[in-house]
Amino acid sequence: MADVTVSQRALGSKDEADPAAEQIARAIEKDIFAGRLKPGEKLGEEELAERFGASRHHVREGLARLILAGIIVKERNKGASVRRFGPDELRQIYEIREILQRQAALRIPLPAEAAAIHRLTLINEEFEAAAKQADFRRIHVLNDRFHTELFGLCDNDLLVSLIKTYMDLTYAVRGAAFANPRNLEKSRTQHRIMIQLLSGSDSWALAQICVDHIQITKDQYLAAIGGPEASRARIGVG
Amino acid sequence: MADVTVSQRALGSKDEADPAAEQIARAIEKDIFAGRLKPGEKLGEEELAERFGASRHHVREGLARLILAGIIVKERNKGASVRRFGPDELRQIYEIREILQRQAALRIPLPAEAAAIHRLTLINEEFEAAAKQADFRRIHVLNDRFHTELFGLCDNDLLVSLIKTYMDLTYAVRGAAFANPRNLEKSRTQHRIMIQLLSGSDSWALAQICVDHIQITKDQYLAAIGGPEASRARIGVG
DNA sequence: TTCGCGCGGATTGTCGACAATCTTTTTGCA
DNA sequence: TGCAAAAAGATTGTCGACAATCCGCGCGAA
Repeated sequence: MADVTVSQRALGSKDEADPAAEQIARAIEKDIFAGRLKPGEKLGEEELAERFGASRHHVREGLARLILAGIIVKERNKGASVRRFGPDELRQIYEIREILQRQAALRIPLPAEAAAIHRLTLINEEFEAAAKQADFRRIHVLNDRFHTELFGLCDNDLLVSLIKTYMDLTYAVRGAAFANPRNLEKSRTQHRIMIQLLSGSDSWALAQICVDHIQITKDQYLAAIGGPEASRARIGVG
Repeated sequence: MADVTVSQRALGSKDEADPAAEQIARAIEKDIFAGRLKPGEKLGEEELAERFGASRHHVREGLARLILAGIIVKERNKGASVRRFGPDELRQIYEIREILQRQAALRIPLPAEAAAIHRLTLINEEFEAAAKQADFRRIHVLNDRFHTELFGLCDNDLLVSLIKTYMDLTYAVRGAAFANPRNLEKSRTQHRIMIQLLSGSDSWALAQICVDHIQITKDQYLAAIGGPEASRARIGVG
């Protein structure tokens, strides 16, 4: 309808301009999400250029995107490194995630149509299968797809993109969370409840569980790095 | 407290890396916000390089940031141009602004401390002075500062940055809105009410007026480009 | 006259090399 | 032996030139 497709990534409509840089950016993203690159780790330009068989120019371009996305940081003349989150930064990020996910959930028309529920059911079954096999790569992908599909039911693509951006920001964190079988089980259960709620008409319940859902990884990370703050993590607007 | 300063611009911590590119980006931003560059207008690289006395390389870098910020768009081999918003895109952007501003307002501790209220009062007085003189440049700057200061009272810098990012996205729109004296008067009045509410303890009223506040420019723009949709613009989560 | 084709100018994308800056090692002096 | 300063090495930042692509103009044929 509009003269330009709306919001491919967060808000920057990058289309598929500079595919090389985009490809490199995605690859680095993957490495970070998979835990192969840990927070604080250095990212040398030439090293990456060699690894991807691309010129340093494209590597720089790719890094620039990840910097703007907030996934990595760069100091002048000192190179790029995977971003390391402090407790306060993480608190802020999760607060934003809570806001966005709650509001997006509230905007999903209930009951949702059967086709959508079916799609989510299939994704979640795959998710559970991946969980059984402890296939962390697929777990991430499917978890991501589940939430994208779920929030995609609200009629605001830009909002969905924004949610995804902030989900990506915390992917490095979530790697550790999914390694814990108890958390994985909890995620699974909550996904199933979400699907059930889509058949009903209680938007508030759906919104609440979407918020509760991210507490798992939040508490996990705060406990890991912050220590005592984890118990103080009950803020929420109520 | 944290090991890295949090959230300078949206979420990308660009620090002051590459000052030339940043300067160029800001200058172009200004031109767009001031209405000197209209939506859809082409931005030639060499032309900009000459105007800023910089190399084309830095111009490209600056443009890249504005693209990621969503203010301009670029098609491969066809150059950059000021982003033109369709009715649906704008609806989505404003919905996000409503969400963010409402939630930020709800998180401002009330009553606010006297010093903060004093600062806002001063800014608004300047704003009103600029409005009297029809100094659109200062009107924009002061309106921006007012809202940054206001939302800055919630303890989530990242959220404030995010709000600012989406405010910037609609600056081109708002130029037209502020040209209308009636709208300007309405803005002024609402600012004063916001300041009053900061002394009280009714967070909901504050949140509501922060949402109402942006309806002015939203309706204006929709009426200008969309036509009949303007009346349908009453959504809100209720 | 009008439509299609091809050429030329202009603009953007890509690359390699050089300059600036930081880090590490080594060397010299106390 | 320990510390400081300087040089060597490595890494990032910047630039100019060349290649690829697109847009508009002119030419020719139906």
